[in-house]
Amino acid sequence: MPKIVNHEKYREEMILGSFELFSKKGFNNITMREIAAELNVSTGALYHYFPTKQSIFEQMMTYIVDQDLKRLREATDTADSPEKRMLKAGELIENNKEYYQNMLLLALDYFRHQTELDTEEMFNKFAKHYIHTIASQLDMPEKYSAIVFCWLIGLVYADLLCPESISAGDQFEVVTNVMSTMRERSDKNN
Amino acid sequence: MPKIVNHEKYREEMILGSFELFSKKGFNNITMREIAAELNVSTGALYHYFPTKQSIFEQMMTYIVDQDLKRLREATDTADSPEKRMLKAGELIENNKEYYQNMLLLALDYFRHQTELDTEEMFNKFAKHYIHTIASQLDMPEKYSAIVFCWLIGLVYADLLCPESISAGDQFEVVTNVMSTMRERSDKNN
Amino acid sequence: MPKIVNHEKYREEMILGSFELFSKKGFNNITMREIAAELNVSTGALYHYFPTKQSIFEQMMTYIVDQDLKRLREATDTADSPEKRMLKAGELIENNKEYYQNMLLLALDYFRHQTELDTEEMFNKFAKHYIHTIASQLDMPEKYSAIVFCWLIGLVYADLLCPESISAGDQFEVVTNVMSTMRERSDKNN
Amino acid sequence: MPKIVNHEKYREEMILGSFELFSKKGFNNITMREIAAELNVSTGALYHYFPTKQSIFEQMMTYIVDQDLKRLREATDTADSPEKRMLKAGELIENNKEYYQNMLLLALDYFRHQTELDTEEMFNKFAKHYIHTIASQLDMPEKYSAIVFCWLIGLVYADLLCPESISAGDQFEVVTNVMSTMRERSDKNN
DNA sequence: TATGAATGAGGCTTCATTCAT
DNA sequence: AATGAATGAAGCCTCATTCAT
Repeated sequence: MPKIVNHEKYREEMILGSFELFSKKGFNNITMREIAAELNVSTGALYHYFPTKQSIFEQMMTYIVDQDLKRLREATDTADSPEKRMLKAGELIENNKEYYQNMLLLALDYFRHQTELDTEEMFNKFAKHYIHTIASQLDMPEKYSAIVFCWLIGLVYADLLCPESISAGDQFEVVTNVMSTMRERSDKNN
Repeated sequence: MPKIVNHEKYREEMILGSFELFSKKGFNNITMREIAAELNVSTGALYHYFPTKQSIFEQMMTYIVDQDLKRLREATDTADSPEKRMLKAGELIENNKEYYQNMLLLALDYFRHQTELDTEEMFNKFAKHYIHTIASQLDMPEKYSAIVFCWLIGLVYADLLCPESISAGDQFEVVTNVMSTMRERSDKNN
Repeated sequence: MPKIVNHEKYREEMILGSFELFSKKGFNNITMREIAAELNVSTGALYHYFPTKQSIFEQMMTYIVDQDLKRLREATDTADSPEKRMLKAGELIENNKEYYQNMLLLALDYFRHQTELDTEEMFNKFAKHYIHTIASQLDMPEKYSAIVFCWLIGLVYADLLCPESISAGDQFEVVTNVMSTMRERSDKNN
Repeated sequence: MPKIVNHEKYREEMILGSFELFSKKGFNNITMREIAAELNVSTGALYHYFPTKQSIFEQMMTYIVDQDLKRLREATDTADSPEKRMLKAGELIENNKEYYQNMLLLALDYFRHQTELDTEEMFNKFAKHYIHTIASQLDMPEKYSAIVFCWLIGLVYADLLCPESISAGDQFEVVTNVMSTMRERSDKNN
């Protein structure tokens, strides 16, 4: 019998391990030797599990997106008032700031390296799910939640590049207030 | 020193010419030969004007940011009601969508390649100027304009990766409405 | 020692199985994994039977040459007139054309990979046996059969690289005629 | 102005220099680094002149074959009696033995690496030219000269692998005799 | 100044071989 | 005996940079 290994599990571990590497340095700035070293395997072993560098990248992207959608779905189940949920979301993003920044970086890398046409499909699926979840969680039409979605992306982006100029806490507070105001007004009109 | 002028002008042209190249393909996916070819010079000539690839990239970034801030300042001078200005801004972004997407891509590349510490300073300066301009143009406190700034970034980002899921026009309309509502409410309270 | 028999037989089967692989692709163009796959064993098993790739190759060569000499010896026993035998030989080569072409290719590979000095000895032994057999079969001095030997090699070689330019059938016919002529003349002189 | 180089001439020199390397070791047994070292250039320079290893190989093949056909054509012009020409040819092959052995080795390499379909065409063209030249030089029908062609190939081949068993001189003598005999007989019959 | 030929470290990948099971 | 996961040197090729002209 061969050296006993849980092939699938090992692959997942490698994928996870490569996430930070890819996002921090970018697809082209990291070498297979570096990845292998970081994962404590030989380059040969890496190629035993993944046919190409591109393949590691793609599998990692798919895995990460899947995982994030799952997590989002779970967070959806906790009930509360929309305003509190919004602040909760703020906490979540704040606590996982680095993770979301990495995703942002990765997404652009992925975008630049796309060869197959279904890349856009993946991003769209992801975006729609997010927009939909925000809408239901914050009890607003998707027309509004799409704006929230974009704002969150921009927030994460700006917090990465120019954190000094941006106060995520302030922004969450203000947005929550605006939300309340809009809702009041909407109630009054009906 | 008549030559200097030409020299400087030549350098500017080269910097401009490299903008699209860098943003479209990314720092590491473009070669000096490609840049030289695009600019119709030899690699040797390129190295005559810029000591390294990194240097072209940095000078180009500085130049582009400076230029964009200048343009923004000019646009500032046209007066109108805040709501109309907001819609105007929407048009401007829509018309220069590709340009802003390129800037987004470049900014991340720049972020990843930063070696010197004043990179963040540059981004901060840029962000603050933007936030300030938006505030005065749309007649709102910077606490609010920072949110608008982030939203715009996210909008450009999302429009790049998943345009199907995002309608910039819709979002501008809704945001303008929210702005009006908030302003009305604010006026009533005072 | 019953196991030994199976072990040996297994090794022979492997050697046989690797013959086509090596000749068709060449020593360096085939991988141990390919060989293992073709033989339906694991690479580990392959290394259980042969210490190195080179070793498989060498053992295979020896085996194939031995086998061919044996076959030649058997063909020797069927008696006839020299001319008929010559035409018979032609048929034999024609029917096993691919086999002989493979041998040709292998021989060159072997030649290029020789590290030990007895390689030449093997080829010489083989050549001498061939020349001797042809001489006795075709009833001619070895001075002549050596020429026939070379011609046959060249024929197989040319038929591999430029079959369009070569008609093996024609050549056998002509050579047979020449043989007859020479024999007649020789008889007359004696 | 760039470093002044006669690009074409340099390329030819490199091609010539790679001839022995390729034939002696075989396409797959030689590395780009080895070739570069042998030619006293860097690997980068090699790639400045040839896009791939395969390309060096192919260009070299074409060049060598062209050159050899040219040389053959020139040798054609020296007149003599057929028998003397045959012996002369023997000398020529003997004097360039290594060269012809290299060609033989290369041809097989080329054959195994062929990807495009016109490889066979090249070999056929080469073979036909050879057969035709031999026919006219030795004053015999091509039916016969094809045999001589094959014999010469086999002779070079055998002289490479098992020189001890082969005496090229003897063979040339015998073949010349056979030729005379056949010619006499043919004259008598007419 | 300007050209582009030359350099060589380093990138991705392959594969003979070893080794834990 | 057998398996196939793991190793890592080495292969082909790229490209930022240097340098002769």
